Amino acid sequence: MDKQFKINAFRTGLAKFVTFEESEWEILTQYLSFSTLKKKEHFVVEGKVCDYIAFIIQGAVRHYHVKDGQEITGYFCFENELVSAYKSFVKRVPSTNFIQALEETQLVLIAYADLQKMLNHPLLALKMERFGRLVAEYYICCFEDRLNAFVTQSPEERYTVLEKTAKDIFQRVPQHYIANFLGITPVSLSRIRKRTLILKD
Amino acid sequence: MDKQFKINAFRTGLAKFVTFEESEWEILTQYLSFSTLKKKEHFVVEGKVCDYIAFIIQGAVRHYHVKDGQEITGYFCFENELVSAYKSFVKRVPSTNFIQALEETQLVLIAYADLQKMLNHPLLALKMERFGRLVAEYYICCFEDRLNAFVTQSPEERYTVLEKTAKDIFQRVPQHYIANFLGITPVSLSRIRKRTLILKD
DNA sequence: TTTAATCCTTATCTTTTGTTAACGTTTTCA
DNA sequence: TGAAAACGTTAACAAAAGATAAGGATTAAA
Repeated sequence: MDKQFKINAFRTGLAKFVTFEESEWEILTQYLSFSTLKKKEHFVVEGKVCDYIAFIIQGAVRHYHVKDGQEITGYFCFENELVSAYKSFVKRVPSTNFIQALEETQLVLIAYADLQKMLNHPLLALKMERFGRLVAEYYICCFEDRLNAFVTQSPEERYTVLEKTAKDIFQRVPQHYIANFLGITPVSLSRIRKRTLILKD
Repeated sequence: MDKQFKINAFRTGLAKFVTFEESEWEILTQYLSFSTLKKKEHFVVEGKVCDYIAFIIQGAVRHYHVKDGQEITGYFCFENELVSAYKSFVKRVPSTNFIQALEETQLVLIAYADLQKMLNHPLLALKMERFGRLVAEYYICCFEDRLNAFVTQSPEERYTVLEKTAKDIFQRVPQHYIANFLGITPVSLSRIRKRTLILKD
């Protein structure tokens, strides 16, 4: 997987937010860097300011907290998605969680400092501000849905919805991570699965 | 409370995102409108596209869903905050929830169509894109915290945190709304309060 | 001011979840 | 390849939450 392939995939992935002119793209690509995470390698660690936002070319990561010595997985990201510890990245404060590769993961990176340069670059500023706005709006919509699920649905309902809308996640992510993601314990998810399986007959 | 007072309060409230030059402000203020919601009046109703984003000069609102004929309150907004059904507003899709005034509420409004005009206005575009980005980033951070609370904390812990960080909300909002906000039933919140009260001795 | 509606608490009972531990299977890696 | 770690299920018990209903207090409205 060569660099040009990654750059092209990145450009395609950004198309749902903004499309860059050739001249703009030439500037932007100068600020990109690349990284490969091995399985279990960390992209973000607790206590450190997150300095990058990344686009996932290939692979998957999980966000997790450590509470009472236990890991609690709060979110997943897969290929063609952006990933960062947003609050840490945006506000320049230490991250409260880890982000770790679930598989070998290919990333295109934009450093915070470089993003600021682009936001101040006369030929790029407007497009980059729009890009940032649209990305943030996109995640607001995702988070709004996820928050609504916690407020209005039971764990079992959240599981059922996930099983319908993103079945493939169960083939790709250990079930006890998914349990945390749904706001419950692995044991409880196992019971819910048994319950709902019987109902399917 | 006259219009000029509201405009000034609005400007002050936006200062944490961007500060507008006089020339910019003159243009922007031409796109503002104003509204007063009586208690229980709706700012957004389910099924309709939300056409406004609003700044709360005075008052309070709640977001709620209707599920099985029951209202479930998911979020509150108070003075000096922005309020909208973001997903509906941004994506131009029907809102899945209601937003209703908890008290008489004074709003400064920006219509979606006018916001687009400003985003395309040569003298305003850059500043407005930035404004939009920073607002969206701000809410991402809020939502991230709230999501983490649902994943990593028990209902009792969420209550305890709220009681420590926003005690005043209990003086202002009916407790059964707060219960929903915490992801539990009013009966359960009442029990948690009793439990934690005893522990305080 | 009287009536109705809203709200919080409490009690009872049911259901669900959390906790801990055991077991067998699969995966990892030394 | 062989030992260790990771994973999912199940069981048993405790703790918490949901559902329903009743009672009393406060608030709103006719």
